Amino acid sequence: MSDAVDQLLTQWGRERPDVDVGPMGVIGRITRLSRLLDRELKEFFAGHGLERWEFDVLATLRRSGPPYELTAGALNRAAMVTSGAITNRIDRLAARGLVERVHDEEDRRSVRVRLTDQGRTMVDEMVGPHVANEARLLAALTSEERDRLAGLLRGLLESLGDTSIG
Amino acid sequence: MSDAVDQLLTQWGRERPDVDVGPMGVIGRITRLSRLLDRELKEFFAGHGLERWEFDVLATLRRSGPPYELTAGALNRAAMVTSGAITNRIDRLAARGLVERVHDEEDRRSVRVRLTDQGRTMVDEMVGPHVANEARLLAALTSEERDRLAGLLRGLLESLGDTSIG
DNA sequence: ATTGAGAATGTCAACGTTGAGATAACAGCA
DNA sequence: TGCTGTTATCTCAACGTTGACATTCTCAAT
Repeated sequence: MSDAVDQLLTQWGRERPDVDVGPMGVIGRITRLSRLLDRELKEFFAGHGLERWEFDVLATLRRSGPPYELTAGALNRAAMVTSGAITNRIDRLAARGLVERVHDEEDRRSVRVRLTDQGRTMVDEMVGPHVANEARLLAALTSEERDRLAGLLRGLLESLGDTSIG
Repeated sequence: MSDAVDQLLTQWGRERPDVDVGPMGVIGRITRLSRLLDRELKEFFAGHGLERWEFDVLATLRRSGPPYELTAGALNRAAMVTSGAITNRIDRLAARGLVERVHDEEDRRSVRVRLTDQGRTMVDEMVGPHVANEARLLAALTSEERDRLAGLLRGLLESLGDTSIG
């Protein structure tokens, strides 16, 4: 069997046999998988009246544990987006009543973002179905393969410095 | 050692021990890697006066072989973007003189996009440095690990139906 | 106390993509 | 020939992110 990236590698092998395009076999696949999975997750969340970024922010707060609060900075590091994007996201989640901004009295530059009861309920109801959906997307792998894949990806992330979610 | 996703899994394990969040160990890492690699590639191409999408389109045409022509539809399937995005990209590449639109006389709905000599020169000069840069990003993996990783990712892509670059 | 470097968040214009729709052309069939 | 469904591309308004900048604040050194 072969996938779209195999075809790409074959084409390069024919056109530029002088270049070792092996690295594309990994990076090209990560790029394509990311796009495919984005679509799948987007569709899944849309079916539940949520955007993927909404779930991501709520989930980041939820898994941080009580009191379900993080600074805006911690949220944009976790989501790997810029501060402008996080300001926008918090605005909209707050408008939906899923989070609220809390002034930090210790450091008045900081804004803490806190999950509301409604936000917590929503994420707690969604996390199970969400991972079930992710499991469906990975169903082609045995559990051993899944672990090996996770391990290899971890090595790569570590080497690129992705060692903290902030 | 642990990466950002390990921390995420640990947090979920503490907060929601009833949910098996294992699938996040794969999908979360693919998502994060994709973002990190995007940044790296963007920076690399910017250093050479190119956008990543510019290289992607030129490379897709180049590796298809003589006469270095593809339809607009084939290009948007390869790039996994919508037709509006491809129209925009072709416009800008044509304005830079790197590609040209050719009317297809067989099927007058179709537009073929052809690499100009200038476009071909540019991609031929860049492909070597580009894969060298990708190899640098993967340097943490042995060549055996890289092959195993590529194989696992291929299995996943196939299962999701990514079997043709159009 | 003051200064200056650096950090945390918010603002906003520019930019590119999406997604729905318009247009034109092809293909099969009655 | 005319109909119908489908395909290929382009158009364009809406949307969200980026990235540079502004603002406010902290902290350490003097």
